[in-house]
Amino acid sequence: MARVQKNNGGDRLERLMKIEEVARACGLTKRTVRYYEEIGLIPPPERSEGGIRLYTQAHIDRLNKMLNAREVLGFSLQELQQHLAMRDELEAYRKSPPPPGAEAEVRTKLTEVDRLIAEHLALTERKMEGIRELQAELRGIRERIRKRLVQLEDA
Amino acid sequence: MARVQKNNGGDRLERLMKIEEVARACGLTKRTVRYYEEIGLIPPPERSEGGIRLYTQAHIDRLNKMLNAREVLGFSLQELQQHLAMRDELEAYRKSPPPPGAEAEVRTKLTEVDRLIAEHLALTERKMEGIRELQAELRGIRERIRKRLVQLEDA
DNA sequence: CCTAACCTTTACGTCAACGTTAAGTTTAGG
DNA sequence: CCTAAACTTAACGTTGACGTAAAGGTTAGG
Repeated sequence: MARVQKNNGGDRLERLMKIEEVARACGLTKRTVRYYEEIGLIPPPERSEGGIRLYTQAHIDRLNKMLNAREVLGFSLQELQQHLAMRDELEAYRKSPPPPGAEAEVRTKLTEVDRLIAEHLALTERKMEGIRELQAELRGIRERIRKRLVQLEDA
Repeated sequence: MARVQKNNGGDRLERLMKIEEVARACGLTKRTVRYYEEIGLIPPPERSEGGIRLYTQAHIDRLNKMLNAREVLGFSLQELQQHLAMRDELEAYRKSPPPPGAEAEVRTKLTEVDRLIAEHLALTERKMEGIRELQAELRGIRERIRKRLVQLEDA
């Protein structure tokens, strides 16, 4: 009873993976991957007839991008959700033709998203600055240590 | 009964601040500042005779540096504690003369700390890389939005 | 067809990092 | 001296982000 489209020669090489592989590829646990789906952070993937989650490489790529954004910006999963929702809505605009008549609305939306992007970019700049500060301090400490080591060596 | 050294002309301008001012200066709540002390993240400050915490600017500076390191490296408070303990132990070596005879031990310690610093620096580099990736993606999205806006403008 | 290895849902558990009363003490200003 | 505003400790509550265990279904290989 399980004729998952294991390899329908038509579709391009769309390898289907079960959850464990995805988890490994993203450095997460299976529980965490399911949890992310549960809270709507990632879209529910296809299922086998038996109900087993089947992912593609696209899912992995997306997840990894998310995780990077999360780590970099220090976003909570909720904030990340916002970020993604926005990104997806945008993608939707690209796919489906903008319903004629609602152009003004679309423009408003786009402008709004543009502002958000700018905000996030600003955030990355601040992060950069923070990193540089920390680096400066770390290098300072390292210098002092090295001097100290040399002193010990001489004595 | 409260003659805190409110302003003993001898000490240089060591303004003493109560917890609220510190909290504001660091963007924390009073509870959080006490909590950080509770878990040993910051050293217990002086107290007034009535038991009120009295901080100096040095406390604020230290706290802010910590918070930056935390944000940048994504450290937990525990990890941050390690980082600080190390930094302080190092400072102690600078103050007190190295007990003669224990030079080998000191050298080992210094080398170890040096390695840790290098590790942290490496971490900052990876963070930088992550940020650049995210920036690239954000800029990509922005570009697409702008093109889209221009299209709408033309129509 | 069998079975071990993997998958599923459900639900309770946990841990860090604080938030939030509560009940009492100190302190600065009038 | 008195009082409101800010401080104190103590203790329980909350939230996010999963961990873990139970009980059972699916799947691939022999």
